[in-house]
Amino acid sequence: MSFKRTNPLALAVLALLSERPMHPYEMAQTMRERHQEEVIKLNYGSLYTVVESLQKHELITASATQKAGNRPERTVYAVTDAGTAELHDWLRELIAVPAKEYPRFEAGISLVGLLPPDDALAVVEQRETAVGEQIVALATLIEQLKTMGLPQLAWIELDYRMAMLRAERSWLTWFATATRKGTVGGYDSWEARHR
Amino acid sequence: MSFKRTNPLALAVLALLSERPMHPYEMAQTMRERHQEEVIKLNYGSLYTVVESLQKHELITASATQKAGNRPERTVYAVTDAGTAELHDWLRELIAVPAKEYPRFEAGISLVGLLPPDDALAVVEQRETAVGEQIVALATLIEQLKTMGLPQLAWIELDYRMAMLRAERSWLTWFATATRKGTVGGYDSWEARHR
DNA sequence: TCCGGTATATTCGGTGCCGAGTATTTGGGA
DNA sequence: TCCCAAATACTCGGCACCGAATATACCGGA
Repeated sequence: MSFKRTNPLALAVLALLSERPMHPYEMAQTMRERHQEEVIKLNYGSLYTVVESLQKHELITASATQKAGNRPERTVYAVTDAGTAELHDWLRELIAVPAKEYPRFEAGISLVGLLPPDDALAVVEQRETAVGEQIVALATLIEQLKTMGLPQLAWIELDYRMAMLRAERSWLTWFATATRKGTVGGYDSWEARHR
Repeated sequence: MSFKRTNPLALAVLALLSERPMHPYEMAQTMRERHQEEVIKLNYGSLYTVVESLQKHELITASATQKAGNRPERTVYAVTDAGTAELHDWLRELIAVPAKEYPRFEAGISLVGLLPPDDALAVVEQRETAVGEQIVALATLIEQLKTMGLPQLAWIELDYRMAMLRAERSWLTWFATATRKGTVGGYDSWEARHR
């Protein structure tokens, strides 16, 4: 069976190994240093599972088992040609084709009518605040990276996320206002249902 | 151990049962009719797992095992008081607290520098088109629901998604333009790396 | 030199999720 | 009335994912 592009952690592994050979723990370290785990979920269990799977499909190979100092043996992996091809092709697919995703918030907001309007307004305002804080934090981080001399291309995903956060906040502001004024379509029966 | 709010499908089950008792298969049907599966991932295996889990935590109860006609026995469930409380509380949490999520596109775009600029531009343009089509499709659906007399509150999640899609398209347009012109920060070394 | 906290590196059992598979019933066309 | 496709209703084995637990090595202070 051919390799399944499920866990993006596998993509990160391929990308890291295309720089230089590494052992799994080092991959994790590197991902942490570069704030990559902000974008791609990392945890040890999955990391080792994913590495084994990549190896089985010959996208990476165990290039050596070092034993530096008296440390426990560790397996160093390197990317194969097939692995590089897979990396590029997967990357193209991820960017070109919007994936069907299920953001938790959509699930929540779709059922907001089940809450009394007062409660709904309160929680939407809470989210508005929280998203505002995320925007500030992200702006700070970007400023910091910029100061460190990193080019925009190195934090392009943060730029994208910023755009999305701003859009979400605008929408929340609109919805909160419409709820407060009672101008959201269907408000009357909503309000009536909850007395 | 207390109930874990992992699978939003459990939320949908609680919401459906708060209308009237149902058996699992009927829940699935209803979700389909209402386009709820657009927002909450539905599949049979998970549905039955989730129902069993809700029952174990006494958030729903098997209220009857009908045997209408000669159909196979089916178990009808009803929500308990604890279940209603859980529904409302979970809902409040989902809306108020932004969840940490990992959109596939962020993973992809964060590594876009690994592709040659030409390829990158091509795939970004492909996505731009695809997102544009999603926007048109969604606008059509909304118009249709509006014509059917459904109030805005009944399709509020589509309104939200529309805002997000538009924001994404704007960002893609900006990035494509900046790449074409070579004005994205770090373009020169990007271009140089790939010759 | 002894002790303990931190860093290194991986394993492993449990769990939730998935979707293809099974079994029965209904409806409708020939 | 016979047959088959579609609808109804649920089951089950497999597998990816998770994160806590394990085991060893290093380093600094008392």
